[in-house]
Amino acid sequence: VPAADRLLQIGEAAAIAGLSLRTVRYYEEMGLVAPSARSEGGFRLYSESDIDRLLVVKRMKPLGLSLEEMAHLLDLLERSERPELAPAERDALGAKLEEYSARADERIERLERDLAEARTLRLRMSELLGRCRPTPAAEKVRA
Amino acid sequence: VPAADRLLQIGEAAAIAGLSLRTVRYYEEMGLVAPSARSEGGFRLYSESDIDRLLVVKRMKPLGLSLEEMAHLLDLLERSERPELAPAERDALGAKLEEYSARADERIERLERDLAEARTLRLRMSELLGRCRPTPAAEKVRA
DNA sequence: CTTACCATTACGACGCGTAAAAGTAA
DNA sequence: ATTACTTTTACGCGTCGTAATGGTAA
Repeated sequence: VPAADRLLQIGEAAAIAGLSLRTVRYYEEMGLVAPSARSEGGFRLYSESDIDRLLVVKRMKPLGLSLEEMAHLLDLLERSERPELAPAERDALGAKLEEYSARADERIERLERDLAEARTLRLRMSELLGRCRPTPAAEKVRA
Repeated sequence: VPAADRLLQIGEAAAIAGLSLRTVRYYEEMGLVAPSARSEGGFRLYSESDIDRLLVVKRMKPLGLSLEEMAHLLDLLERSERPELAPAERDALGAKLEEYSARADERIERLERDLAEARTLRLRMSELLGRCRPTPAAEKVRA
């Protein structure tokens, strides 16, 4: 149905990426993702690969990086996916990538701890709820 | 060694709770945890139970609530732990607790998704690293 | 007196939400 | 002409970090 090079304006692009308009514009301002074209009247026009980039950014968010760092990492990922790399550049890329990998590891441990803590608290709340409502069945009926 | 009612000033209290001084003061400003005493010269003095409260707040953080909501929930938890409750108040407490439990559930799901996403990305980074550094052993030696 | 600790006040950063006023697309 | 979409600009918010300036504890 749609030509592969169809250009979308910000509303559709944001909806596809699951981001708000404000967020998409802010990412552009911060140098993360820029639309590859503008209409005559100044409307942002996003290509498919622009939208891919938006999606990648969204999936990166759980890493807990700043937008500046995400821009940097995005650049690293793109460059390290190109097959032919000069050995010098390859080493430099590798070094940076190791840094971000270490950051990612820390983040993952943090998320694991937070998850465990949240589950523990959730259990405590269930216990207290049990004391407050010995007959939770009545709730279900009302609902 | 220490009397049970020993009062600590903010530095030690914050260190024990694993929070910054700024954060402890801000929590007080927001009505979360206030020191139960002040020295003659105006230094904040924290009792053991004050510090317990700081610790509870810190453990609550993974729930992703606002400080205002945490203050509210803290109040709920304290009140619902007291054994004797009038039935009317018990119902009210239960209702609020259910709200926060639902919030906690959403948060837990969010954390699970974020964790999965972070792990996926971490794997991609490992793959790229493999391409950049076919001999990662050399790194270990240097370290 | 000195040194380590603490007080308050205030400005800044980050990642957006949200509104205002106006232009563009179809 | 209307309606839905978009533009830029700008202020606000929550949770602190980070001075700056000065008082307190021992």
